[in-house]
Amino acid sequence: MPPSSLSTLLSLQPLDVHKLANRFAAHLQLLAAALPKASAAASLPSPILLRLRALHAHILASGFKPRAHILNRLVDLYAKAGDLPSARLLFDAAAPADAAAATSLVNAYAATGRLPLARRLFDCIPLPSRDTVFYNSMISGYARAGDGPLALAIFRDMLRDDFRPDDYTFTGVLSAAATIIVLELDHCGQLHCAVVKSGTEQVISVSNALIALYFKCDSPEIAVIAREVFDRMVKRDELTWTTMVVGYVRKRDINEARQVFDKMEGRFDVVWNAMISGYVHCGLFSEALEMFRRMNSIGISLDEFTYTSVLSACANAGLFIHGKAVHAHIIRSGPDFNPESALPIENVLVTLYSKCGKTNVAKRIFDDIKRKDPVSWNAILTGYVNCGRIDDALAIFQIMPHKNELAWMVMISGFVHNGLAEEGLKLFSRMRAEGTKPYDYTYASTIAACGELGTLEHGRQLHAQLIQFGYESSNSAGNALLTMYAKCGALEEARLMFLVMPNVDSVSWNAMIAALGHHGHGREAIELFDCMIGEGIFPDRISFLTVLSACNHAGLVDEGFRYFESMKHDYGIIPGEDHYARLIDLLGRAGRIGEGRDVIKSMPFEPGPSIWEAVLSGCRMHGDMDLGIYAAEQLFKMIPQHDGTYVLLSNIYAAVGWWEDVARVRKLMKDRGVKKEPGCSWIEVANKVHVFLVNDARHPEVQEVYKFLEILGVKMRKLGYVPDTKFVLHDVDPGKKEYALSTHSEKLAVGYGLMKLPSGATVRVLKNLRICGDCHAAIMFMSKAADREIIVRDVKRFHHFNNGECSCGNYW
DNA sequence: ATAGGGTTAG
Repeated sequence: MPPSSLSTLLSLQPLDVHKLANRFAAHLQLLAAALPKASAAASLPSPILLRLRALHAHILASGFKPRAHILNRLVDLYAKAGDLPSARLLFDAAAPADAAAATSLVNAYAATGRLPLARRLFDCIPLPSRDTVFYNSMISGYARAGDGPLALAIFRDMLRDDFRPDDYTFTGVLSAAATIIVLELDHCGQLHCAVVKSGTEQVISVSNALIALYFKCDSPEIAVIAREVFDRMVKRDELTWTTMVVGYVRKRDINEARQVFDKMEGRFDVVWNAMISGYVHCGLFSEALEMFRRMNSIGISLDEFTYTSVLSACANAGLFIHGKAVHAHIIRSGPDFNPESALPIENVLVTLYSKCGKTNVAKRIFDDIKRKDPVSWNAILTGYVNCGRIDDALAIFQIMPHKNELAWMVMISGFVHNGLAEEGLKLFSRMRAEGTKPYDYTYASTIAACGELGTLEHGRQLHAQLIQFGYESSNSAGNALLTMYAKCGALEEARLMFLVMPNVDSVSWNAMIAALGHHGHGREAIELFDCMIGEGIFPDRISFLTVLSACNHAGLVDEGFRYFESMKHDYGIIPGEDHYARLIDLLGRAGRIGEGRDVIKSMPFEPGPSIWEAVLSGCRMHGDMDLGIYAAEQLFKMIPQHDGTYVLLSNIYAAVGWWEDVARVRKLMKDRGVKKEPGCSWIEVANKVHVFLVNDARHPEVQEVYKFLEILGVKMRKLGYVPDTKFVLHDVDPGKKEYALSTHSEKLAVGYGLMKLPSGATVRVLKNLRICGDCHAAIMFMSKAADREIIVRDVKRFHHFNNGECSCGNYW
């Protein structure tokens, strides 16, 4: 007897109690059916709640005493309709407590994220009133909230209290277990056993959850086990297939995912979205876009997940025009996303626009996001960091409401990779002080900072910490350590890293080759390069840059030439401007700048700044004035603010004693506002600039240093060190007998301390600096009489030494 | 009365 409408019910006179009870029950049933399936209380249509209240009022007015099942129904409906206070009032009024009503309330609390409230209610219900479903609701509540351990605790309580778990229990328990971060294969196996024993394995939802669980496990053999579960299933639904696709995508096995995808029928939007995001994660952006086109042409509905993945594909593949087209399409077709589901799209748009260099557009989109989440903040932070706008990045970082691990990492690596290594280290300490856990990549950045600063001891401490965190097999951390040790002059430790790293990738090979090159083992470096090729590792453009540098350090000009040719012919890598620049640098250092000229002529493009810089530096070494000045002019045209040009040019002038021209260059710098502190390339003594080069034998002071270096070389070789490069004498003040030398290796510096200059002036190592392997850092040697400020040049900045104090506070 | 899948920041 279906009731026709609420009005007929309300018109009934309260004569027949049974009839009335039936009508009430039927109406409640009708309301329940009208509720949407998902218990998303917030978005429920209020008409249902209004009708419910009207009905309830009528029940009360009729003076009819409803029995327990009607009351429970009401509790359930109020809970589902989002009126939890009413539900709770009714529930509390009824005695004894009813398991079904309690279940409804627990579910409603859990659905609105109020897990503690749900739990308190759960604990209040005495054992005799409980049933399996009651436990199930608490388990699934925790599972949905992502709290695996608490869900499993309830499961254990349930077994202890002698309740039999059913298929719903296991579905909940398995999905709860899947939220546990460090998931052991054993753990999955135990749960699997329990499922088999309970005889619920053939329930589709249980098997689905089991497959998803196995795929979330870190163990390598899981794909096979998940597949076995899948194969044993008698019946599968579309979720089974989807779970398989999603699982393989998780494991980055995109081919297997695709095979499952191709086999399944009735593919709906979720699978397509999973495939697209899978392709994006594997870097196969064109396949991702192809999927997008296909699903579009078949008429699968595009939702916010689709758009998010596709936009991410465009952003990562550099397909900015395509990305903007998709953005335009979203605006045009104007699907009405609620703010919550629009958020990921807006987030990825921030990334898209900052990646294509439109950081200001990205910022505007970011500003327009109403409820920003950590992803939004990190997206704009990363955008600023990547375009080098560190000040803006820092401003964002400081006002961010919730700084998670990633935010710290991005800000730290932003500092380090923009020449602010010390700031990076400081921020790292702050992060640790606040108890935030670093990623392995955070360590990589911080360790790189130590490499830049040459603070070996600090680097070693970080190495120890990193092992405590269990990151010793991380590739990014390992590569960073290798590079850091090499830059700090600890070549043996770098070698050790290379040997013990479980996975050596091309970055590791390149880093090790570079390390050997920097330490003067050019031959060994190119042997290692050949070894890498022998191991079947395909050298990339960075590998060739590295090996060219190694040849450069060791003066292996012909070998360098050979690698350059081999890169083009054997590996089909088109040399970039950077490769040409290294080649020219190599020729220049060997005094073959004329050949460098020919190389420039053979280039398929116009020479850019890096080429002219290499030419200029080659000319400085060997005093080709005309070409050097021409190169400097080109550089001035291209990048007038580039301080290095001025230094190099003035070095050329100084090499031939044209002090007026040196002064002219300095004045030019001042006029053009070039910010460069007068460093060790020149020092004013009695208003006169003196810059000498070791190669320039015309000056008697230089001759003396030459002799010194010769003797030093012999001594060093006896000690087992190999002086690898030409020494550049930065500064000689004949009056005061002060000498500043730049060299490559920390160990060489130790050797220097043992020496006396031929003239009798003593040389003292004020500080055994750990210098950077890029060989730009300088070690200062000076006579005991020296008392004025000394400036040591570092890779990225200058350090001022005065009265034994260094401006950065790190070295002394 | 209770359950299972997909998206974004490096």
